[in-house]
Formats: sequence, structure tokens, C-alpha cells
Amino acid sequence: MSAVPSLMADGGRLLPRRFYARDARVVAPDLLNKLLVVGGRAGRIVEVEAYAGEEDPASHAYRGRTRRNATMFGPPGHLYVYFTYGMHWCANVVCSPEGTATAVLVRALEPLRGIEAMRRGRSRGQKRLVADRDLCRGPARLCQALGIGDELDGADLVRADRGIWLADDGMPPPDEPGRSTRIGIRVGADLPWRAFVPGNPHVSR
DNA sequence: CTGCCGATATACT
DNA sequence: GTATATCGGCAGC
Repeated sequence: MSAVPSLMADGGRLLPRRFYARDARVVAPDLLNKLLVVGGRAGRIVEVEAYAGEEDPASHAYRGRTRRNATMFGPPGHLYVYFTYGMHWCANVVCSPEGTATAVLVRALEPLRGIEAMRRGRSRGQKRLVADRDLCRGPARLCQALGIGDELDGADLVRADRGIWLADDGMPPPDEPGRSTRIGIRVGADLPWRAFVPGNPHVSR
């Protein structure tokens, strides 16, 4: 580690624990334009959704703790990785104090570093070469691109000791983030807890 | 671009 | 048995 622990090698400032220790609905828009770094690959977060734990019918935590969602009930600033539709991984940032279970789903990134590694991660079993715009456009696609799977569930994004962390490179969140209902859910579908960077072509839609 | 379909582990009825 | 915080392929436009 460097003499200034919060300053990462790429120049971004590591986000402190207190950033995460708030309700996911508040953290979500603050995550826009932050960097997600996994080893040599990095992207800028351009689309997120908040899941409000046990009070949110769309949250995996709505019916309490299970083996799959246990990480969400742990301390803030960790990564919750879940498996869905029998084949896809998705990544969330755990928010709010330990014992609560709010989290932010990362839905899309603008690829910044390690783009060819991302393309390799995304091209397995595909007929066509994946275009840059499709590398990280969608929660399961970005996990393929960054190599995020089960082994990173529970990783501490503040200690960054498993090669994954979030950083602030100085670009602030948008003054007025785009807002909408969340994508791909049926229950809780009326709640406007999706936020995105308006006009960014890497947003999923 | 849009809409439909199948794949398929986990959690729940 | 049914639903799901998804995606890729393909048909049609």
C-alpha cells in the first residue's frame, strides 16, 4: 500500500466505509461516475438500482436471510454477488449498517481499462465479437467482463484485499441523475429506484 | 431497432 | 410445481 492508503494506484481515491453506511436509495445516485476496479480492469459506473432490504418486495432480503443473500445482512462496503436464471452473476454494493440489508445493483459501466480482457471475458461461447458498447451494458454482462463470480461474494471494497474496490477519480455524480423504475422486476415495479447518467451510451436503456 | 424464446440454479408455494 | 434484480440468437421490420 502507498503512504496515503486512500489513494489507489490508478489515482482514484478509495471510497471510505462511511460512504456505504447509508441507505441504498441515498448511496445509489452517489455511485454514478465512480470507478469499479477489478485487477487490471476498470469501468465507470453509469447505471444503478437501489434495493431497500426487508421493506422492499423486490429485494432478495425481503423474506429474510438465506444462504444466498447472507452478505447483504453483513457490514456495508462489501460486494454481494448472486447467481440468477441458472447462469448469470450480478454484483451489488452492500449499504446501510450491519444487520440491515440494503444494496445497490450495478447495472452498467463505461469501460475504461483492460478493455481487451473484458472482451475475452465476454466472448466465451459467443458467435460474434462483442462490441465495446455491449461489454458492460447490463448487470450480468459487466460481471462477465470484469470476471466477477461467486469467489468475490463478500469481498471488502474498502480493504480492497481481493483485488476489487470502488474509487473516486474526481468526476462528481450528475447534478440531475436520470431516474426511472427498476428494470426486469414485477413486484415493486412502481418504485423509482433506478438512477443513471443521462445520455451516456453505455447505459443499458 | 423490436419482440419472442430457451437456458437453468435457487428460493419459494 | 412456479417465479426470477438476464442474456444471446433469431425473425421481422
